[in-house]
Amino acid sequence: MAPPPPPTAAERGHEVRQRLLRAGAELITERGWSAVSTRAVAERAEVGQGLVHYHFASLGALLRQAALGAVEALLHELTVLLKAAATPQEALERILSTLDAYSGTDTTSLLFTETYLAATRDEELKSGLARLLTGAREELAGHLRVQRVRQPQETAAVLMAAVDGLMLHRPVSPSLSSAAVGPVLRRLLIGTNSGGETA
Amino acid sequence: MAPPPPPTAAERGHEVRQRLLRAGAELITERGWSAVSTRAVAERAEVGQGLVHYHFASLGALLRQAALGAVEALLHELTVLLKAAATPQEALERILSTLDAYSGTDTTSLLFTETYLAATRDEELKSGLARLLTGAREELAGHLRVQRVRQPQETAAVLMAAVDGLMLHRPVSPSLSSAAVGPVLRRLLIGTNSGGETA
DNA sequence: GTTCGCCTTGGTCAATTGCCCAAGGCGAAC
DNA sequence: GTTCGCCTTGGGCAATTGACCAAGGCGAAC
Repeated sequence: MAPPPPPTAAERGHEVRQRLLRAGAELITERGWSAVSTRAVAERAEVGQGLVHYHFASLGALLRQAALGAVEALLHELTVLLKAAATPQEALERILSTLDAYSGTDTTSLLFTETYLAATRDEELKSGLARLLTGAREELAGHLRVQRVRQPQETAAVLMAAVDGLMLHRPVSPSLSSAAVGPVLRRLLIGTNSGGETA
Repeated sequence: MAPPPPPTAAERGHEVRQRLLRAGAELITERGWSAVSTRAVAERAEVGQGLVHYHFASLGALLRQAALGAVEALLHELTVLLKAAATPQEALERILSTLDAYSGTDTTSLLFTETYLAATRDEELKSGLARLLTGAREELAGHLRVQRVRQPQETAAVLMAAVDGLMLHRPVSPSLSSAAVGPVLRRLLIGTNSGGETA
């Protein structure tokens, strides 16, 4: 086999930027948004602390980009999962299974909440997050609409909020397994247009 | 009228402690849990900075007590509101009206989320929060059970998580008014034991 | 008036913070 | 070999941090 060509300086730089973003996302969930320091990010990424401000305008810019990137990746993953579902019940099953996977102490579930809170105090972050969430919500709403769930827009919004809320409550209330809350959440999807109720 | 007696030193101390706690709760929502400093709390409470560590063992202890106190007060307020409701629908109406009142930029709604996140990293805070929430959830579940809602425990948990999630999403998605999500949330309460569905 | 207990102040310390910068490394182009 | 561009390092700075402390205020008890 031919040995891989040595990476150029620009390629190495790009790789370091990715490491910094990943380290930033990890530390946001571990310590909380406002407790992440430049030196901690650099150490986690195993680079000198000066690199943070070489690759990013500020620590805030790094955290913004790290958080939005992680949120976008997870939303994309969920959307793909959703597209393969035939019924709204099956879609819910898939969403709930991810709820079990993210136990509340993992890397990604707390990141959502941290990003929501940080968006309250950062206009740029708020608009970026709103863009991502609107896209995901419309994707989910379209899915629900095709399957004749009533008020698809509002149902999608409530469903996403409920899942986020459950993720938030889980570490404090470990009884919130998908098996426990699944039957209740399923009520959100009953009463389709093809069903009995018309009001 | 008799002039009020001058407060004793102990009474003044107690009043200062209350001011510090209120300042701490305010600053948690404004800046985020880990961005609250002793000097900021002291300045907001209009006392010298040394008083913080005179009245509290540490800044963390102050924030814990401030957050748990605020959460307890709000949960108590909601519980009282709930007791006056005759039907689960009316109870939901009352909960939703509080959702409109707390717009997401107010003092108390973000405090819940901040406390949840901080509890992830503070065992003492977690157990205190779990105690308060279990009490409130059982209160709500009992209310739902009397009114023949199925799976009252799980429904109460999902309802509380959904409300918290909606509060969290609201600043980013201003369309989440109670009028928009109310009809959807109401589905969580349909299908009582006295209703038609039996499965 | 003196003593006592509690509260209150502002100064101080070591540690940490975000950000900046001079200096150097290193492969590519020529 | 030299130059160039990009990446990388570690030190340094001013500001802020949590915590501690000596000193003083002040009403109550005696």
